[in-house]
Amino acid sequence: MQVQKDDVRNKIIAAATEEFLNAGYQQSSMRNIAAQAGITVGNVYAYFGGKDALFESIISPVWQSLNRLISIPVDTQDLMTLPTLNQITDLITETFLENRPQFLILMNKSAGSPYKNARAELSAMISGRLSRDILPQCDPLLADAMAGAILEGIFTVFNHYGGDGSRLRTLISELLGLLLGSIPCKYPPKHE
Amino acid sequence: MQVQKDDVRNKIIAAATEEFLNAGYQQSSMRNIAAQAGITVGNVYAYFGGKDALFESIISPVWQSLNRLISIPVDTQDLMTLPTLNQITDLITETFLENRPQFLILMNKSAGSPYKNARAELSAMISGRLSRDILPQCDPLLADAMAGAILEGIFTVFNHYGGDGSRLRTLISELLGLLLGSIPCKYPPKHE
Amino acid sequence: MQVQKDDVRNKIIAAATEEFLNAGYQQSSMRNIAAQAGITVGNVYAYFGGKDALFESIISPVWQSLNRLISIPVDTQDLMTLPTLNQITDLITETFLENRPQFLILMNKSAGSPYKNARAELSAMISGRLSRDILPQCDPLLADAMAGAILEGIFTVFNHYGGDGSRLRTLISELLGLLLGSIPCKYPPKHE
Amino acid sequence: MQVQKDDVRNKIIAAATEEFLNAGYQQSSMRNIAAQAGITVGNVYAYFGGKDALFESIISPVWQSLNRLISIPVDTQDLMTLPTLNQITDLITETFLENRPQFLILMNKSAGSPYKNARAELSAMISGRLSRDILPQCDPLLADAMAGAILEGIFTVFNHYGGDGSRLRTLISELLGLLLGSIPCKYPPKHE
DNA sequence: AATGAATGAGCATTCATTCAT
DNA sequence: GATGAATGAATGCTCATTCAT
Repeated sequence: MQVQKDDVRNKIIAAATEEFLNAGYQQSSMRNIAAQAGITVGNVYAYFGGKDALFESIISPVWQSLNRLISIPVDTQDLMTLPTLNQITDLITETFLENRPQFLILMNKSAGSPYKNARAELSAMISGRLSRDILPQCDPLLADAMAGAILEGIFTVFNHYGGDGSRLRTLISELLGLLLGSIPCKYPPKHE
Repeated sequence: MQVQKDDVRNKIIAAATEEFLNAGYQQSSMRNIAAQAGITVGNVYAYFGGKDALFESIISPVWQSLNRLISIPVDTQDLMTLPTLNQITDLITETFLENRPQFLILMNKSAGSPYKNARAELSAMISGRLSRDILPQCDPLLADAMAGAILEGIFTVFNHYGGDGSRLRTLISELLGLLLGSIPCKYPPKHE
Repeated sequence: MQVQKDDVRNKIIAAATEEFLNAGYQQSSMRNIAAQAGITVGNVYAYFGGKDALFESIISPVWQSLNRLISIPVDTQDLMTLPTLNQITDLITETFLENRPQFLILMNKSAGSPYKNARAELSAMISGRLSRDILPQCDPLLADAMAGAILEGIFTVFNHYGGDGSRLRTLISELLGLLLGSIPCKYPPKHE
Repeated sequence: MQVQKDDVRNKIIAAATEEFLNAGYQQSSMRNIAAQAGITVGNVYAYFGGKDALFESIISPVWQSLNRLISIPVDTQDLMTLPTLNQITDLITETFLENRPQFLILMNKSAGSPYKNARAELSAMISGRLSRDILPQCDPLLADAMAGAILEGIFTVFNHYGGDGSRLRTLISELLGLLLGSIPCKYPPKHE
């Protein structure tokens, strides 16, 4: 019974993940998901409670991972110097590699969902780091813009990249080198 | 009569612009727009013909401006060296300054609309420029990522910036300096 | 002023006649009619009062003509023997020749209009004649069917025939010969 | 459950058949049908998918039967002499007897529907037969008119006749005798 | 646990008609 | 007399959600 239940759960999760990834949260239909999973609508509700909760079930693990990043207070006193941005993007990349579709849904297809602000929060966290450690005198708006740019760059690579992890990590690293290499001292370009 | 007609037109445009900006094209409702404009649904249709056409009325001017950029063939032979990217972002900034909400709708809220690909087209154009003039040996995916990053950075500033044009231009210029300053020779950082 | 008024009237009549003939009463739109006439919707209402009344204005003359036929009581005592059916169809043909589009509208495109029963009434009248004079012992239902058949036959010719009156009269006459030639004595086939 | 489901299906079919028969395809409203069936609009869509499909569900069986007639090529070489017209009308009568309201809807109330040309196609087929076998030298227009007349006559009987099949067959036979009895040799009047 | 029928509010759109100007 | 903006109810259709079985 338990086996069967997990089987159904997994089918729903798989179908919903595909639907959310293809159509986005708002344009996804519970009917489609149920049909794709080969079960009935009512049963999707029995398992997950609703569209929001189903989305949450899928996205929550990725969100937990990212939240560990996001929830680190930026004004902490421990020395958080330059390498951290690399660590952050590494962590993001790891999270992506572990849950590609979920990650892409969360970052690009969550409009209208309970997680609609996820990307903004991640961006805000990165912006905080930039302000504190890399661009200290910088206009906060510029830090936000840099954070958004970095994320968008990374996600563009994520979106179009289908290969394995190591090449991906190189790409992301190169990208960061390009995006941040000009910042004096603190982020020396890797390839010079 | 004419005055009143323009008044209603403007009310509809204002209401629709706000609705599109808040909710995005797909989630905007003609009923809401009509109610917000203080008129009946049928009258919105009398003025604009439909949701698509209403959206088009609002977005078309901005799109015309941007299209001039997008439609420049990237593989042209005339010398198109580095300064061009600055020119591009200047033009984008001017377009934004002339029609702020419309610009933001077109770039961030047009999912599902006839203009849904606008941002991607603009990004592709910038990516083409980068590949050709700034990052010639670069992986095309990296050029796409850089283009996306630059656009996202600029749009983030646009989104949060409420002041006048001159300060904005400075911000965008600083942003580009940060994003591209590391690229050897061709894009010397402005602030050193 | 009077001249102008008639001019407008005529334009509306012409536009409406075409619209009714093409689209039928129900599917015709006051907007289309006004646009086709080159005037405004409100003015159509000023001249004719509404869709029903406009239809009535166009159809009424034809209807008057036909009504003279229809309103002759079938149970009158004067001898109304066989030739009468020919007279009836002659009159119908004359009415058609004088007002082709109006006639076709009334007979084929008046569904949903105040004249929706016109054809049925005409048919009932012919049926009455048939019962009384041509098919006296016949089942009333059969008389109805014959009346309907005769009318449909005639209208089919009307619908597809674009030429002049004399050829049309010949066609109708031949048609009646075919349809009624078998009825003994009273309707001798013309061509034998 | 299954019983109930069929029950609802039948209620919808019954309500829709009545609505289509009374108001015609175009003027029928899904809301009316749902209300008449005692269920909600959405449920009608759940069962039948849409107005067209609902109409199709009702009309399709009758259309299949008639289509067997219509699709017989007229220019075939096998001997197709006079009795065939009788066979055709017999088949039409059988089809009507099996599905009375559906037949009447298809022939008289299908304007605007996917089956709007059904009657014209049937008429054209009969016209072809008449031209080929019964009225060989005849003006094609006259053959069309005769075909239309025959159909209209038959349908008039169908419309007003509520009794059983045998009486109906007699009526149709008599009607054809009247309509075609004059045609020399080939269609000898039955009643002489 | 599973079904899937049923709900009802929502959507974009159309159109005959009215009426202030 | 003429305008055309405005109305508002109607239409076909969708979909997240509920609930009796």
